[in-house]
Amino acid sequence: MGDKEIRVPKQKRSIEKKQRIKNAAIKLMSEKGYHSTSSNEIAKEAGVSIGTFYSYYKDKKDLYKELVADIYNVVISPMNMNEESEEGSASSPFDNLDNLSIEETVYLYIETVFKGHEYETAFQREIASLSEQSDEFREIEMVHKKGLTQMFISVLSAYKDELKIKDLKTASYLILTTVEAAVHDTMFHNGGKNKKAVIRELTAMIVNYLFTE
Amino acid sequence: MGDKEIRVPKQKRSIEKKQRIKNAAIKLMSEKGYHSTSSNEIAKEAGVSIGTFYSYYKDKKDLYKELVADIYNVVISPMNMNEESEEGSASSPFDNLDNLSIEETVYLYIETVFKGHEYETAFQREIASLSEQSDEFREIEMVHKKGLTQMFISVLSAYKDELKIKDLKTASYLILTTVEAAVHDTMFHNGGKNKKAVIRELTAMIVNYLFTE
Amino acid sequence: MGDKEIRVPKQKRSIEKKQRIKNAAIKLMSEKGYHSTSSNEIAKEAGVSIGTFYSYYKDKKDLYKELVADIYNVVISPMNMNEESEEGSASSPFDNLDNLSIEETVYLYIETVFKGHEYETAFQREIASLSEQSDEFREIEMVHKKGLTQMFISVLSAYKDELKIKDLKTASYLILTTVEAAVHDTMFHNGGKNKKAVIRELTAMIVNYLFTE
Amino acid sequence: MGDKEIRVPKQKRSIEKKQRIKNAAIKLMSEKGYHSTSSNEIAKEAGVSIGTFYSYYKDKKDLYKELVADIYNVVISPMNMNEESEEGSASSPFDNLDNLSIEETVYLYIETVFKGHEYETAFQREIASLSEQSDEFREIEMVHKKGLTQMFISVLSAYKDELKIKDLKTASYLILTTVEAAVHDTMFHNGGKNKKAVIRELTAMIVNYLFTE
DNA sequence: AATGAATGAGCCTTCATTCAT
DNA sequence: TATGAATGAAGGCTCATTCAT
Repeated sequence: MGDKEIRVPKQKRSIEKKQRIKNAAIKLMSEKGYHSTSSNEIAKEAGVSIGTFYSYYKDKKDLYKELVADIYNVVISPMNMNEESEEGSASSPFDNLDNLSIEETVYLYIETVFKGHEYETAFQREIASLSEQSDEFREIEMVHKKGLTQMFISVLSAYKDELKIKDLKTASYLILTTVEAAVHDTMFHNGGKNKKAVIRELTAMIVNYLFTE
Repeated sequence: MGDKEIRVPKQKRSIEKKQRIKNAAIKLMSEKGYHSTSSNEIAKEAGVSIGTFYSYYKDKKDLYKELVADIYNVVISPMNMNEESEEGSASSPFDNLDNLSIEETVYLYIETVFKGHEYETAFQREIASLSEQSDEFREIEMVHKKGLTQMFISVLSAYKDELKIKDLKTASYLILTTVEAAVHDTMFHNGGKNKKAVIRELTAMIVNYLFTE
Repeated sequence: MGDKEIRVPKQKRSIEKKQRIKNAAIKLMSEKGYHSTSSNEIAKEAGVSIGTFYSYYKDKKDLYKELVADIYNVVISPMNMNEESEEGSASSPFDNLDNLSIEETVYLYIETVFKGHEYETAFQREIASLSEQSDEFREIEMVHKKGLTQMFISVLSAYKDELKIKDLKTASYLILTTVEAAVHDTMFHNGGKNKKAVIRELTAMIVNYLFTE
Repeated sequence: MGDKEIRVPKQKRSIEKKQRIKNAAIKLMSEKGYHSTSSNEIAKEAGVSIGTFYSYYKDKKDLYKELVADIYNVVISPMNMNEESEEGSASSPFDNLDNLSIEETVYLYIETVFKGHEYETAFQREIASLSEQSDEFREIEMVHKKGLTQMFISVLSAYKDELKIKDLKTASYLILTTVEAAVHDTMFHNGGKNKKAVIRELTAMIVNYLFTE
C-alpha cells in the first residue's frame, strides 16, 4: 500500500521512452549537475510528461541509480576478461595477456581506464562528485566499481611470481586509487591535455613499484 | 543598490558568534552536505537568528568560502617552510631537510598530507565533492591549494640533481595527484584503517619512481 | 537557465483559474495597494496554490502588467472610433460625430472618460499611483494610454477650422491632462459626488478655451 | 505604557541631527521611492545610528509625515497672504493684488504653483504617488494642501463681482485640480520642457472660463 | 543620549511529487 | 497508460524595529 507501482517496460516503445529519459538526464546533469536539474526539466527534455517520468522511476534518485549502473556497464564490461556478456560480447582487451610484457599490460590497463573516462566524461565527473557527497550516493557507485577492482587483482595475480612487493592487498589498492585519480584528474580537470605523458609516467611509476627491489 | 553591508566583527562577542556559525555550518555540512544544509538550519544550530547570519555573510556560498579558507589555513600553514607567520609561528616540519634522506623527506611529506586530512575530515570530503561539482566551487578550493603545490615543487627541486626522471612537470603532477588521492581515499572512504601500510607503500612507490632508472 | 515555463491556459478550467487570480489581485491591490499585497495572499484569496500562481505569472509585476492591459482594453476600446474589433464589436460613441455640435462632442468625450473611471475605480487609482512611483510602472501604463491620446487628437482635428487656438499641441496636452485630472480626482478622491457639475463646468471651460477669441 | 518616548529636540545639536535624517530621507526617497528606502539606509546616509533614528521618529511613516509637512511649509507659505510666519516671514506675492489685472493674477498664481513644484521635485512626485496609494498617506498630504485651497478661494473672491460663473465652488475645484495636474505633469513627467507654453495656455483657458459668457 | 548588534516575521520563489482526467 | 495542472513544504533573503550596553 502506498508503494507506487513502478513499471518495468517490456514493450519496445516503452524501452525507447525510458532511454529518452535517461539520455535527457545525462545531458542535463552533465551540464548543470544533479542538484540543479529538476525532474520536470528532464521530462520536458525527453519529450515525456512528468507523470510518465514518475511511472518509470520512483524518484530522481532512482533514475540516478540506473544511470550509474548503465555507465559502469559500459565502462567496465569491456575490461572484464572471462565474463560472457549476454549478447555477442565484444572481447575484452585482457582476454589474452600471454603475448604481452608486464609493462605492456600495465600500459593497456591504464589506457583502458582512460577510455572508460572518455565515455560521458562530464556525467562521470558528476557521479564522482555525488559519491563524495554522501555515503548513499557513494554506495551506489561502489556496487559497480567493485567489479573493476576484482578484475585488476586477477590481472595482477597472473604475474604473481615476478612481483617484488610483499603487501599485495595494499599495493592493489594503491595502484587502483592512483590510476583512478590520475586519469580522473587528467580527464575531468585538465581536459585530457597531457594524457600521453601521464600514461607514460604512470606506467613507469607502477612498473617500477611492482618489480624493483 | 543592494550591496548589503557585511559586518566584520571586531568585538569578542561577535567573533565568538561568527565562530559559532562556522562551527554549526561545518557540523551540518559534514553530516548532510552543502546543498542539503539550509542557512536557516545553520543559524538555528548556531543559536543565532537568521538575520544575524545574513549580517555576517552575504549568502551561503560566502560562508562556504570562508570555511574553505579556514580549513586551508589550518591544513597548509604548518607545511609552509620559510614563511613567517604573524605570531610566534610553530616551525614547519620542512624547515630543515638537510638532515633527512630522500626517503625520509617523501615519507614526511605524505605524513603531513595525512595530518591535514585528519582535521575536519568529513568537511574536507564535502569540499572535495563540491570542487568536482562545479568549476565555481573548484576555483574556491584551487586558490588555496596552489600554495601546497608550490611548496612541494620547492621540496622536489632540492633533490634535483639526483632525480632520474626527465619530465619533471608531469612527475610532480602525478605524485601530487597520487598522494592526494591515496590519502583522501584512505581517510575519507576507509576511515584511515590501513593508514600505516599506505604511507609505507606510497613512499616506496614514489621514491622508486623518482630515483630508479 | 531559469526561463521558467509560463503556462498559457487554453482550457476553460484554466482560464477561469487565471481569472480568479486576476480578480483576487484587483481586489487586494485596490484595498491595500500593490506593494502591500503579497503573491501568497493573492493566491490564497483566489483559492489557488502559490505554485499555480507562479505557473501563470513570472512574478507579481507580470500579473500587474496583465491587469493594466485588461483595464485599458475595457476602458479604451469603447472609445475607439474606426477600429474593427475582432468579434461583433459594439460601436463607439464617436462613430458618428456629424450630428453633434461641438459642445456635445466635448461633453460626450468627458462623459466617456468618466465611464472609463467607473470600472475598477480603486484599482485604476492604484495604477495611477504606481505610474507616479517609478518610470518602469509608468511605461507599462503609457503603452496603453497612448491609444487614448491619439483618439482625442483625431476628434479635435475634425473641428480644426473652427478652432481659435494657435498652439494645437499644447492645447491638446492641456485638455487631456485637465480632463484626466478632473475626472480622476472626482472619481478617486471625491467618490464621484459632484460628477454632474464637474462635467458641466469642465465642458464649459474647454469649449470656451477652444472657440473663444 | 509601551508608547515609545519620542524625543523633541531642543538642543542645536539635536535639531541638526534631525535635519540630517530628513535630508537623507528626501535624497533617498527621491531616488528610490518610499518603499524601497529602508530606515537603516536613511540612518546610515544621515551618519546617524538606527537607534537614534528611532529616538526621533516613531517609525518610517512618522518621518514621512514630517517631510510632507516641511515640503508644504516651504511650498505654500510663500503664497499665503495674511498669515504671520513665525520668524521674520517673507512677504507673499499675493500680498498686494490691487495693482494687478485679473489675467496677471491668474498668471502669477500658476507661476507660483510651478515654483512650488521646482522645490524637491522628485520628492514631491513621490508624495503624489503615495497620496494616490492609500488614504492614510493621502490624508497626510491633504491636511497641508487644504491651506492652499483656502488661499486660492480668497484670491478668487477678490474678483467676485466680475466673475461670470455661477457655481463658484465647482469652478474653484476645477481650476485648482487643473492647475495642479498640468503643473504636476509638466514638471514630473515632462521635465518642465514646455513650461512657458503651458503657463500661457493655462492662463488663457482659466481667464476665459472665469470671465466669458 | 547614542549605538548598532540582534531579531524574526514574512516576502518571493522553486521543485519533487501527486492525482484527476 | 499517459498527461500535466496543481500542490505546498521549504529555501533564500530583507528590513522595520528593539534593547542591552
